[in-house]
Amino acid sequence: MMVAYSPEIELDSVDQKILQILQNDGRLTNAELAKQVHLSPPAVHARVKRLEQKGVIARYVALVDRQKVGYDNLCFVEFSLQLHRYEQIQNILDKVTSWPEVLECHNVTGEYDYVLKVAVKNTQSLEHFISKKMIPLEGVAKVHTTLVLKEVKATTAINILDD
Amino acid sequence: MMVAYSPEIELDSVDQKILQILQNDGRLTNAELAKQVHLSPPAVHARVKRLEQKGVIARYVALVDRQKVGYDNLCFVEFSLQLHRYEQIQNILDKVTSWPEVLECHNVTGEYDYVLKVAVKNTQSLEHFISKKMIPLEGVAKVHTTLVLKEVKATTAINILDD
DNA sequence: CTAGTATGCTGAATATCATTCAGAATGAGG
DNA sequence: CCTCATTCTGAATGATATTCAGCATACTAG
Repeated sequence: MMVAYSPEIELDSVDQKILQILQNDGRLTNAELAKQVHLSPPAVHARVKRLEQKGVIARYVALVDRQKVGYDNLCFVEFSLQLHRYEQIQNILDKVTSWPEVLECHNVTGEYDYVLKVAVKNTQSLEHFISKKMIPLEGVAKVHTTLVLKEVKATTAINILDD
Repeated sequence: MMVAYSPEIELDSVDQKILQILQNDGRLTNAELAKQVHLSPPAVHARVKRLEQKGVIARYVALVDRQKVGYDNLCFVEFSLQLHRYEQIQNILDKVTSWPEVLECHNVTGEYDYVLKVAVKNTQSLEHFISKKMIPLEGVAKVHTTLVLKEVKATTAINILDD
């Protein structure tokens, strides 16, 4: 069965399986992938290239163990904007997204306007981030920080298969 | 200069550069990587293998464009536990982390005990997740959902280089 | 029903790349 | 100054991706 999610992109069950597998091992060899989906290597290769070209596979990345490189400290930083400063949004977002400690920035509903996922080395660097980077931002009203005590689950893989 | 973050793991500036590069392109060829860090392919290969073996590089993954596969809807679901149900924590976490729509689960400080990052297809599936999966969990007190209106930045790459 | 066309497959051939290895260079410690 | 450990390089090898010709299948139009 074909499933068209987004316009122009149809994924059959083999495509779905390929995505499911590559989301868990982005470096699996083409031959091994072919074996798992019961196709020949060239057939799988063509499908993977198509998925890359269509942007379904956005990119391949190596995931680094944060703790092993000293970025043990994860937190969520929420902030909202001053009502009369909405023309500065882009300016603020440009700055915020340029900071390497900011892994994610989401515009959200609720009490705050934005949520950041931030990785820092320790409490000192977090304090520095909040007081020297966040607070001085022109147009920011409230800032609220939530510390992550334990990362219970962390995956980048979304469920592609039909439910 | 050598930097020892975690015990037994030292990363020189070449290792750091390798990590920086592979975090942005996990499928870069060894030869190309070698060129970028000004070393021979075998030398780089040995370093990458060492980083993998030490667990600094945890894994390689393909990142899928959520919108292109119909999982447009991202949200944060916070919940806290009933005080007298703390013995059920593991039970709850086992269930929560087994659900494929839950990408992340963090134990956090603040008003709620846990924050989930959840990817669903649409409002219906979010409603289903909240009312049919979260609410029925024995021992869960409060549940609060924040919708992501726009993903402004999303990276998995942490800044390895010294600051 | 059938010719024509498009799509997607396979297996063999080729090209690219990872991986191994021997030997050379470098730096630290005695 | 010598020795050992580390890490490098370049050449050789092996594994893998990639290309291609030919074949099967399904769909379309007459």
